[in-house]
Amino acid sequence: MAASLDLIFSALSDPTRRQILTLLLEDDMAVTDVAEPFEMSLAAISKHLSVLSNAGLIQQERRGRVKWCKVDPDAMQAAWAWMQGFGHFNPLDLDGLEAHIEKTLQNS
Amino acid sequence: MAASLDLIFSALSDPTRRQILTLLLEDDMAVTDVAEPFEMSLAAISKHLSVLSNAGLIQQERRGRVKWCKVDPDAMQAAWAWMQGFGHFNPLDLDGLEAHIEKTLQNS
DNA sequence: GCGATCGTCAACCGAATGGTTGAATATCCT
DNA sequence: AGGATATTCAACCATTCGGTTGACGATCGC
Repeated sequence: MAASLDLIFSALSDPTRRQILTLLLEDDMAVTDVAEPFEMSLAAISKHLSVLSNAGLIQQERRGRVKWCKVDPDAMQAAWAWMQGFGHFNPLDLDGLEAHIEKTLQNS
Repeated sequence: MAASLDLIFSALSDPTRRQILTLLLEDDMAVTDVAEPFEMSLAAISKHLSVLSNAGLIQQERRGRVKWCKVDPDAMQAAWAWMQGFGHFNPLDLDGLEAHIEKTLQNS
């Protein structure tokens, strides 16, 4: 379900939601567990999760009284594809970056 | 100047601003020319442009009474790099490409 | 100098956003 | 059955957002 770019970018614009996504990247989690590291109410996190779900960035599946959340990279890919039109972005190459910095420092 | 992901994603979440970016991708333009295709006031476009500029997505340079705007892909790369952590997105993905083309046509 | 053009500023407006709290619903456990 | 746990709902609040309009300061061309 490819949600609109409006919803995707808007969902990604909030730091709490981006942090939730990185959390979920490591492991699927229940709502309560997602909320644990944050200093805000459970209801607030629940809202953030439904924003993410609405944007297609996560999928939620209820098993019993627990609702499991997992990242769905498809929506992110849609946004990523849109951005591709603005340039050929190279994947982060930390080794290359380090080498470049070192070389730059040597030459200065 | 890499602006925060908050500002970048937030700027990209508005369809008018994304449309402005695709406009500027084809050619650098003055504020009035950017505003021409839109059915909203010049002041509104001026605000959108300053949001984009604030996010680092465009650069503006004043020459005389005309302010020229051009895309700056660096900020987009920052957002792109963040997303990169969520999967190895394939640039040859046809669905994404098709979506991008469709969007571009819609916005022109 | 004067009128036209370019762009921003300031004040305002309605709607959306991000948060709170307290009650409600549904499920699990014993 | 009854109590604890998981999650959402509903109402509310302050702030931000996207838009308008009208006035304003610069700058250009004649």
